[in-house]
Amino acid sequence: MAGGRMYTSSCSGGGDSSTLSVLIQSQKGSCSSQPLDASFLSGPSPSPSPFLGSRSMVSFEDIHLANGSNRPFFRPFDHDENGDDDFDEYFHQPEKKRRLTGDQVQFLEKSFEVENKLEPERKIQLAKDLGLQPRQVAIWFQNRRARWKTKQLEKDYEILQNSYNTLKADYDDILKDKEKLKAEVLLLTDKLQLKEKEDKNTELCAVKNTLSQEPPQKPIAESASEGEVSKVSIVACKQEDISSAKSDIFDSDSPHYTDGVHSSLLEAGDSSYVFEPDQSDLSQDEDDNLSKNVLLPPYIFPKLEEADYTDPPTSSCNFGFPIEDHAFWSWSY
DNA sequence: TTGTGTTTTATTGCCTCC
DNA sequence: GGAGGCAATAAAACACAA
Repeated sequence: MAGGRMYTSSCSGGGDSSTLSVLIQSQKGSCSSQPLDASFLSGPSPSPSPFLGSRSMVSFEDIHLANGSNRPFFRPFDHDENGDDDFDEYFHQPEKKRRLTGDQVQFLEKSFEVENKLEPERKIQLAKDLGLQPRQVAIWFQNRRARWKTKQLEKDYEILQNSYNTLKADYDDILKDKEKLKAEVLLLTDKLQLKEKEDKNTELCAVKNTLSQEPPQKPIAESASEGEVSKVSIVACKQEDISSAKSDIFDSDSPHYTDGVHSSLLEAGDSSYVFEPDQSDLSQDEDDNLSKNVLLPPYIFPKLEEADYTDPPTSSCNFGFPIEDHAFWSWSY
């Protein structure tokens, strides 16, 4: 026996002298261990012969008090019709597990609700009240606690699952919102980009018209030939475009535009600005629009040559968000 | 009636506490 | 070292469909 534990389930002895306990099994039972519970050892046993534990002691007084019936605590008798024959046969059987009656279980359940742990005094009292062995009461509480724990785990699991489902739904909603907002920002970015290009074109045309009406006061490059002047103008326009586009790239931080400008630069044969190639989902239409806007006619623009292309990106295309808000693009759970 | 799955009662071994 | 709790498990009792 582990830990020096002594089990009382198969045999018990003695009786509660305060009641008219009848030691039924003492008449014919046999057992292999000694009675152990002190409360049941206190009284002199009416018979030296041992008896079966689980059905060893039945207080008929208790039974009568509880139900007014002869054998209310023994389920096998609940649906017996043969009376004494079965009763006799029942106690002639080799030891079998027997379920507690409904009344006993109900009593124990009520007791369990009050307190799910069992102090020795309470155990003995319950055993007396129910006509059971204290050990049986202890086992019942033990098993009841195990069942309660299992149920509790199931409840906790259910609560956790509901919580998870709620969170998942929220997450999905937020993800949808995020995608929606992202698409909206891209759309607005496109519009803003187009508007800026259009404005720039208008401005350039106006300046060109002004210049073409006035006689050239000074050549752009005094030593430059006509072909060189043309070349310089191309570079000027290109650089202006690059500057503008570059600014847009930094401002929007969008792969969309990075790709568009990059391809434009490559078309222009200018490799001075090398941007990381990106996987853009830019549509063909958008790409065309961008190309049209970026590739401007080679107007001569002396002032544009002086432009500082290393300027940090302007914040003109931040869409009202601070720069750090661009973390939006990489925002995720 | 029987096979099968579930529930209940009881045992065993291990662990902690006093 | 004994008492008692717990997890794992055995086994009887029970429920129920085929």
